[in-house]
Amino acid sequence: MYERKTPLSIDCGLHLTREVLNGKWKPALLYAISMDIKRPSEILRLLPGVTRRVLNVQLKELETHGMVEKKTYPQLPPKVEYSLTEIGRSLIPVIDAMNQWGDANRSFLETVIAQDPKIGETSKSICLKYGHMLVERKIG
Amino acid sequence: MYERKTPLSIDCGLHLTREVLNGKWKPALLYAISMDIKRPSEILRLLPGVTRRVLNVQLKELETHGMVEKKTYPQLPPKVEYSLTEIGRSLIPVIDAMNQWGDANRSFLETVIAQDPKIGETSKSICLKYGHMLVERKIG
DNA sequence: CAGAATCCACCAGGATACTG
DNA sequence: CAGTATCCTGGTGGATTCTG
Repeated sequence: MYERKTPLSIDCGLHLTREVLNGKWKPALLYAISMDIKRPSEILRLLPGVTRRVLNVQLKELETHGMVEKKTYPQLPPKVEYSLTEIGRSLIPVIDAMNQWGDANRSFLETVIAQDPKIGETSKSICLKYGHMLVERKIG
Repeated sequence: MYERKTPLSIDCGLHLTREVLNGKWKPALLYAISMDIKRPSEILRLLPGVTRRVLNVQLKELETHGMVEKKTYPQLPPKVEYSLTEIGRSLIPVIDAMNQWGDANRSFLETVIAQDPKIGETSKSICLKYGHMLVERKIG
């Protein structure tokens, strides 16, 4: 009577994805790592807003959720590198879609969200930082 | 020297999108409305987890962010209908991507998130509800 | 450079009850 | 059916400090 026997849920997936991406910096972290910005110090430089502690916490969550892998080099000074897992990599297109939508509607969104002082500063500085990185990466 | 003069930020868009989608039920709400489940009572029936108050709050935010429009019919009993705006509609593909990714990796994600008792019940009941809706909508 | 331990403030979101 | 007012708490994420 209806096309699919198991009426694939409409919302479950949404909730699961939300769960994985739940955390102020998670999408950005995944995105950064996907760009080979894989060392904590690099990430901290990239995202002026995030704290060491929060960075660790959220990376840890991404790790336990199987989105990223952590490689620790027992050196001095210590060195740590994160990389996307298979499934983590499969999330990038989604994050990319989010990013592109936000970019495409930036002016409108900035206006509309203007009242909300939350992200204003943060996101702007991040923009600059990222722009910088882009240049560096393109040139280097 | 580098391909684009204005090195389109990588993260701004992400933050803006996060801002709009920030709220436990926002993606689901947009999704529901996109499916013509537009009346508050319908939505409440659909999402067993959400409260009247929270529903109102988040719908209000979506409204002030320009994602949805609210139409009030001054009747008795009162009748209210929400609809997506142009830009709100443009967000659906993104939400759809989130949803599909979650669905595609459901078994893995459920396992991995299992420790986290947060959503367990909620998302399951939502699945059922939604499945139901699908059937109803396909048949009706 | 990486990261663990505390401490804390804030707010999102849930429960409840009441009005039109 | 829709909406509002209170109240309350759990968790997120920020600041700080200290180790290897």
